[in-house]
Formats: sequence, C-alpha cells, structure tokens
Amino acid sequence: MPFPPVDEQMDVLRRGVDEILPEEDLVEKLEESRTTDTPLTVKLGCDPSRPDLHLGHTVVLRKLRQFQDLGHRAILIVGDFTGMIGDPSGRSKTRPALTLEETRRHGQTYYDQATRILDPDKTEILYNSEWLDEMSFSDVIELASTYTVARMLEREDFKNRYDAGQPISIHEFLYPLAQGQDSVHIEADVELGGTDQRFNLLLGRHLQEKTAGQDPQVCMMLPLLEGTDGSKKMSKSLDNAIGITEAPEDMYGKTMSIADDLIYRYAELVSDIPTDDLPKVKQFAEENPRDAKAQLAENIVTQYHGEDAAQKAREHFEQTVVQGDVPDDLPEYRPEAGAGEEVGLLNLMSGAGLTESNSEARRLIEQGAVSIDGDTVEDTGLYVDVSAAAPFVLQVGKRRYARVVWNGAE
RNA sequence: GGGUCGGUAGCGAAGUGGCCAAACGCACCAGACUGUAAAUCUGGCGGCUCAGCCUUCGGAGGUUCGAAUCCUCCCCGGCCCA
Repeated sequence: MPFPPVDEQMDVLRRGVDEILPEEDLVEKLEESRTTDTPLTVKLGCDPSRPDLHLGHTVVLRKLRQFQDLGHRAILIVGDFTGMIGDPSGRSKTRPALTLEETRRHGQTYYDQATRILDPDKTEILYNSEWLDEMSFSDVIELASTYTVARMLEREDFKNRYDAGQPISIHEFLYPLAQGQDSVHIEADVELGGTDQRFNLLLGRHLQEKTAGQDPQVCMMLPLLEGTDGSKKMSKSLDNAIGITEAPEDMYGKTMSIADDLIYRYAELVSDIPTDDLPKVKQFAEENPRDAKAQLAENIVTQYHGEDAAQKAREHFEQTVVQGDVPDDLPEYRPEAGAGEEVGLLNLMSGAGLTESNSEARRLIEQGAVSIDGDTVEDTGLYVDVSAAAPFVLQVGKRRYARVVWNGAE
C-alpha cells in the first residue's frame, strides 16, 4: 500500500491549516515515510472534561481523518490523567477534579463522537494516565528542570493572567509538560491542535529532543472556528456552538444563523465540499449568501445525520423560521385536569416546560410573546378549561411550542 | 508569618448605614424589523397567591429602629514584605 506522492499529500494536508511548524520538516517526514513505507504517527490530544463535541472540535478531527485516509497512523490521546487533576485554563476554578472513572467514561464518550469523523478501524486511543501516573516525583522534577519559569510565562494565557494579577497554580505549569510527555511517549511525528495550542505543541518538540533524543514532532495548527455569534471561538460555555450530536433541525438552524462572511470559513473547515470547489463556494457566498448558507447547512447536517434528515431539517427551517408557521411535530403536554376544570395559563406554561418560573411566564405574556393557536394572549391571569379547549398549540416566543392535550376524565 | 486590597446577580463591575432586588457593560429572553435563529432598535432579565409580599450582596455571629454598606471571627483570592 504505497503512500501517495508527497506533493499530493501536502495538498490535502494544507487545506484550512493555519500554520505548520516547520513545514519543511513535514515534507521531509512524508518523504521518509514514503521511502521506508512507514506511516507517520499523528497525535491529537483531547480533553475529556467536556465530552460534548461541536463543530469547532471537528476542524482538527477532520485533519486527523485526512492523515488516516493518506495511510498514516492516528493516535487519540485522552487526557484522563490531566483531567483528573483539574482544569488548566484557569477559567473554571470551581470545576471539580474528575475521578479516573469519570475521565475514562468521558474518554469513551469522546471517542464515540470522534469516530463519527475518524475512521474507527484506524484510530488508536490511549489514556495518558497509563504513563503519566507511573512517573515518580523525581521523574516529574527532572521533567520540570528542562524548562524555565520565564519560558512558561511566554505562554499568552499565563502571561495575561500573571500580568492581570490572577492566580496561577504551580500545577498548571505542569500541564504543558505533561502534554509534551505524551508526545515523547508515543514518539509522535506530528501533533495536531488549535492555534491556541501553539505553546504546548512546541513544548512537545522541546521535550522530545531534550529528554529523549527523538526527532521532534511537526506541529500543525488549525484555526479556531468562530461560533454562531460570529466573533468568539466556538465553545459550549459561550453558547455559540453547534454540537455534532444536536438534532438536525438545530444544526441546520444554527448554521443558518452564522454571519454571512463566515460561510467560506465553515465550508473550508467543516464541510465535505471538495477543495477544488471551494472557490466556487466563495463566489456563491458573495452573490447569494442565503442560498450558499443553506447549501452549507445541508452539507453539514448530512455529514452527521444523513441526507433525509438534512432535507427534513431544511423543510423545517423554511416552515418555522422563514414562514413563521408552527412546526409539524411538537412536544405534547397533558396537564392533569378534570372535565370542565380551569387551569391557570402560567401553570400550563411551566408545566409544559416552556418557562422556568411563573414570573418569567408573566413577563413573557406582558411582552406579547405567548399565544394560543396563534392568538396572542394578553391576560396574565388567564384560566383555561383544558377539557374544552384542548387540543391547542401553546407558543412562547418564536421557538418554544407545546401541543396541549386533554388527558381525558380524571 | 506580617502588611495591604478585595470577595455584589451567569460573567465583568458600581454601590460603602435607609430612596437597593441592587447602576452600567457582556451574555441571555421577548417584541419590531430581516433571506436568517445575523445586524439594528425597543423592552425584559431573583421568586411568589404581583399596584403587595418574600429571599439575596463569601460564611457565621454582633451593633442599629434600619446593614450589601459598621464591628468580631472564619473561609477564599490579588499584591508587597519576610
């Protein structure tokens, strides 16, 4: 099974990439791999603390898939050990350190989702606790001695926090080292990561050379995909993410809500559209952003849910968003009510899960956001005889619906 | 260990004895508008049996007619010194 020519491989691998450090090393490694008929070992580390994958994660997973398709070896390293200690980004200090069991479970979830993109037969999965947990304190000290505080503080994240007077725990300095140690352990040829991983990836190079005399890995950095808000990177906590396990309708709708000038970027990074067709997409996006986006949305939904679901999602979008109609399938709610019994609308709304509190329900009514079968409700104190009025459609805002059904005599 | 500053709603940040359910910004929700779940504008954004009432300002006590605001102790963090 010969590898494709290096030029061809590079053409595939360059798509969407932000930076390859150093690029000539990659070419060299590919050449050597081809002459010796040995696949490259490509590493991707993943953080099991947040196992819900979104399109942002898929940028780098897709790249890994490309390596697989070219015949190389993909290793997914689940950071179960690092996840056990806590969170390195310092953003959520309150996040409890996970137990080994939890990180394993999350790791499995991650793998299950990642293999929607990766080729499961060609994906090796390793847990870094396997080797990191075995290291003694003196091993760690030795590892730590190869790097300096000043260099650690070069990392933007650390520098910013240090300058802003925010706390940095000592163990956070150990994280990049641990990640680098992973590269040493598997003797990675290439490590993939987002552009925010630059420092950590480079540290892997450093450790491979300094502590193990290995040929240092090539660092390949991919852009951080902007979220649906159009500016900040996609992240679940910013609530601008499109999850890969989300319902087709949601995926479609969220994709339609991205900014027009992000269409090309999404097409390049998270669509199946062939590289040769990308220029056409770019032009299309400028001429007719609405349709270009619809095409993109369909492409994305198809990848995760298939063509039929994508079609349905498109129809659903047309119906509910473009035309403002009530969707066909909406959740049913059967309140407990006897014949002729009147139920407060506020209770109906929270009972149907449309609102979280009666105060919220009241506010929404006052704002004209609540309707019954399309008629806007104005009275916050409205009582409904469910047995007589049901079934009817209760709508809150644009996207919250329930079909209220009477459950018969009680 | 010492000094000093700080811990306020999802986040950031005002307020420093009554007019505080707590300014403002972000996020979020709704209405209008739109090809759009974008942008923009407007309103909302603790809870309740809602023109009133109840629970909130790191924690526990205390002073006071009355405290997020004053005092005591404790917990957590920044900075400086050792």
